[in-house]
Amino acid sequence: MSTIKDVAREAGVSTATVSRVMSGSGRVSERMRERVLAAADRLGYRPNAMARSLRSETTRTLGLVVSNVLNPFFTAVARAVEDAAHERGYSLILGNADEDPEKEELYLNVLLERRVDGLIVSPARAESPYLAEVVEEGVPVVFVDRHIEGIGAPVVRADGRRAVGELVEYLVGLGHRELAVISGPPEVVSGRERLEAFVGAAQQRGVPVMEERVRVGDFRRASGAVAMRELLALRERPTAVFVANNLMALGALREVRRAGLKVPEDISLASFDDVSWFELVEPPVTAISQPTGELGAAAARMLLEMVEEGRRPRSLIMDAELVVRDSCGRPGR
Amino acid sequence: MSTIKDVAREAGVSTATVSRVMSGSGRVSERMRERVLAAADRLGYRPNAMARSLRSETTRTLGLVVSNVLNPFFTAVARAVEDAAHERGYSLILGNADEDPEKEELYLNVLLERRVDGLIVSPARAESPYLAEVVEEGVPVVFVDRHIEGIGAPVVRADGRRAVGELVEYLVGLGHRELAVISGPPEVVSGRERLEAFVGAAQQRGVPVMEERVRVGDFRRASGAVAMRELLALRERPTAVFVANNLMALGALREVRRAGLKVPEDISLASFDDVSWFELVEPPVTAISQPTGELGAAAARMLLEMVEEGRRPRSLIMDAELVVRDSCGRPGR
DNA sequence: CTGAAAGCGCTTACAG
DNA sequence: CTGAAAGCGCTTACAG
Repeated sequence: MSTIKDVAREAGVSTATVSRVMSGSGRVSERMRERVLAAADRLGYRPNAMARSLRSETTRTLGLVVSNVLNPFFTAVARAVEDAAHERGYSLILGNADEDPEKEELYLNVLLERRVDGLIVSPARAESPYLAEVVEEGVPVVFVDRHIEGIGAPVVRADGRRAVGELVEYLVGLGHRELAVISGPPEVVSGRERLEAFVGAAQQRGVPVMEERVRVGDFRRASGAVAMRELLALRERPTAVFVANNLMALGALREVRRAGLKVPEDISLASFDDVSWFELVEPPVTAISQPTGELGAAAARMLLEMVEEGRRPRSLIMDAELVVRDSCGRPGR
Repeated sequence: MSTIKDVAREAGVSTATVSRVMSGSGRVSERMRERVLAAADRLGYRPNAMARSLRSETTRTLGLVVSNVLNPFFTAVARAVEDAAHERGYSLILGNADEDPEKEELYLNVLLERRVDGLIVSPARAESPYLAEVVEEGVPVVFVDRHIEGIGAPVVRADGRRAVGELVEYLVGLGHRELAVISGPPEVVSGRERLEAFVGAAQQRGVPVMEERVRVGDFRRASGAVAMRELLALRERPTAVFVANNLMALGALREVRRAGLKVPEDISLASFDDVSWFELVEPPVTAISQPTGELGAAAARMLLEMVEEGRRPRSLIMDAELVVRDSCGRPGR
């Protein structure tokens, strides 16, 4: 692989000139430019980004650590972040924490050792001394979807509380009194928020959720299935279940089917996180929809603002929306 | 951010010793080790990966360029590659070409400038002079899912031809004579292969696919919807449609529903690429399933073999499997 | 086992 | 506009 020296020799100029041509910075005569470009082309020169970054102290790279790539919510966010980054000439390194705080820390470390210019994180837990330190050090960080209280980094997320309240109202309106929830981990902000919003709204409307009808999953598919199995085994089976994300809803839906039951005749179900196939399922699934693309794009925009202008933008809380389809009906019994 | 020099000073040793301790290579006395570690810890030292790579000429990083992150097939592959890489101490930079050859080239270039140790690519098109050059230069490359003929890099993929043949047999057995296909781009190997396998098998069984019933999509959702709309508008509507990937199947299924038609009563449908929600749709979708996890893991394994041992492993072709569910029935008319 | 020093491939003041 | 040279933060033969 040829280096800047080879190009300089081939073109009969100094490495400084080659550098100026390649980076497009600094004044270079048209004649030199052409000579350098021709030489670089002849040699198949590809600048070494690491050498460049080492010297210039910037990598034009952003890091994104996502809780779970298999979750379509996060792939959509990642996609949006990537687009926004690309548009501004940044590339994106994606890390998948897989809902595991240790893996998350490992990835953060890898990204930081690579000296990414900034970091977008959707933390696996509600606490992270490591992340706190990183922000403390001055690394530009923005949280997306989930955040950690007490860490001074802006957040971009959808607040689902209003929509969850609306869902509860809708369910109660249909006649449901026996509510259940398959929650995400309470150690995760979004997990706790959705759980509390649901339980709180139910309480407020006079249909408190019995403790045994609150099942805690881990936002992954299998846990949704397990939780649903347990709910179906209850002596007093709930008439409606709220599932806190799309992956768990997939598991739960499967479990209902496996038990030979029907939605919504035997049990109503609604999910947080709308995904494209929800409308194809029979019956189409009622869900709370988040503006995924906007979340990702806003996170990228905010991070670049921090990186390039040294500003600290304000957090951005968007709204989520209840999309009523056919998976909730009147309770049968 | 502190450097190796700061740590050396703090510990009262040379930078060489710090380097040896941090990298775990070379003999260092226990006493030194502890002093260095303590100093590094006190300073919150984080080695600069770029400086390290610049010197050591290895990044312990792999690049993966995928045709479309929004396709669950590829996220599953990416996930498997990442796991395998991680296990061996490598990290992964993911690039999303978005089925666009230009974006693909841009990403390859970014990864190469970052001097990744090797590359896994699922190319957007059947040709790529750029990739040919890269392989020529000696960069370790393995193709996954799709490959480019004439480029001397090993491939890991599932050959769907047998399963597609089986599907045709199954459809013909159900009584279908009016077959249609929503194909991927013929410029993409997997697109062409699936199309040819389907058309060929149909021909062989005496039920040739009429030309107007061959619709070419781009493997993305919207194109599946458009193609299905066209098929449904045909004077002689087909009785069964084979869709060449899951994203287009999603679009096609939606379109059938929007037209107020029922699967399989009005039209039968089968898809390439099994995805988790296919069994939840009404009716559950008959599909051809690929061993996604194995594909990704094998690709990573092979690439590491090339990177670490300088060997050139043989291509690996796995089998795909027809999973019969309920989306194909006897033709009604 | 430990250190002094060269060098990886760039960029960037500093001169001219 | 152009070049010589220093230096980014590491690693790695080479001595001792």
